[in-house]
Amino acid sequence: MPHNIRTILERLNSSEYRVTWQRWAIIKEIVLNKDRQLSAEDVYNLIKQDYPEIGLATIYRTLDLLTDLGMLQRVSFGDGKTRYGLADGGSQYQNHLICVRCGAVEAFDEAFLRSLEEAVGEANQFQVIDHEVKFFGVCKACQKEAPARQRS
Amino acid sequence: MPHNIRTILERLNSSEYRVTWQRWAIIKEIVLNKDRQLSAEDVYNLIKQDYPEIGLATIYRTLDLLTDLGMLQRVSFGDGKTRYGLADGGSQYQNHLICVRCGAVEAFDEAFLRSLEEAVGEANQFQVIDHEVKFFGVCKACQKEAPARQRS
DNA sequence: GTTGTTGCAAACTGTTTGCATAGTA
DNA sequence: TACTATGCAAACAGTTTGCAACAAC
Repeated sequence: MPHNIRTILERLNSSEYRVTWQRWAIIKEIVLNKDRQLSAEDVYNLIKQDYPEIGLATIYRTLDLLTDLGMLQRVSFGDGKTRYGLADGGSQYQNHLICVRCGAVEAFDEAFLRSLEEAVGEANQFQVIDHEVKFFGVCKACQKEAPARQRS
Repeated sequence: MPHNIRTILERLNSSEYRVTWQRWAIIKEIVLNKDRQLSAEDVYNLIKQDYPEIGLATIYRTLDLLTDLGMLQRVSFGDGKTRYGLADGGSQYQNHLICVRCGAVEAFDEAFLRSLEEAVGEANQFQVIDHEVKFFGVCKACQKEAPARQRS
């Protein structure tokens, strides 16, 4: 279920919503940076390079819209900013390795989580719909720079 | 490694920091509500009942201090507020089941996660220090109220 | 007495909203 | 044309900070 620019615009088009160049530009940046999870301001700055007239409020409104339509999903890393990534059917973008040294964020495959989700749901009589898993630690690059210590 | 009021105050006392009634009160509320994860404002409102003179800024400063000292840890549920819970050695309070209907939050045992942490760390050459796992879904109580549907 | 801590108010940051204007279908 | 979407500025919510008064050790 690949989410490219075309599929998203088609879906927008077939709804009651309109396709504007602003929405096009926002979707473009999200797709081009699908490995990164952009914040509203990230998107704003990227687009302003080419179209200085765009407004921050438009970014927020469009990001909300695309999230409501199920094309994006919100992620937060606890830094006070909401970030957005392609929803992409499954939720592989909800699984993160976050480096506590350099702040790098990478995704990991969620195959690991299938059985966990089931086991936890059963044990707690909780009907699981979605998950969000973050592992904090030291990434490969930072491990090389200095011997790793436990959190100070 | 139980964190009760006494141990925390002792640790504060043996540091360069001072023990004030404000800090005492804040720690008391956190410990009394250790099953709940309070936000700064939650703590503020609780304490104001008994001591209306306390200031919100003090709450924030103390919560930051206790977090830096490793006694508390920050948690966020994506609602824009930072919440705090006892760090308590391990991190069982970082595992949450969040009901998307009523907003209830409960913790689940982390025994499930030990092997997952190892496997993911190894597969990605990432040295895991801590984790934060959230399952979103429908809690037992809400399942009774109405037949469960997928997220609308 | 010295130095850390507090309350208050002002400042900040990320996000939302009202409104007149502009653009899409 | 009809109605949605935009940009701007003001409004908001949560959090941080400067500072003079105050309290712990």
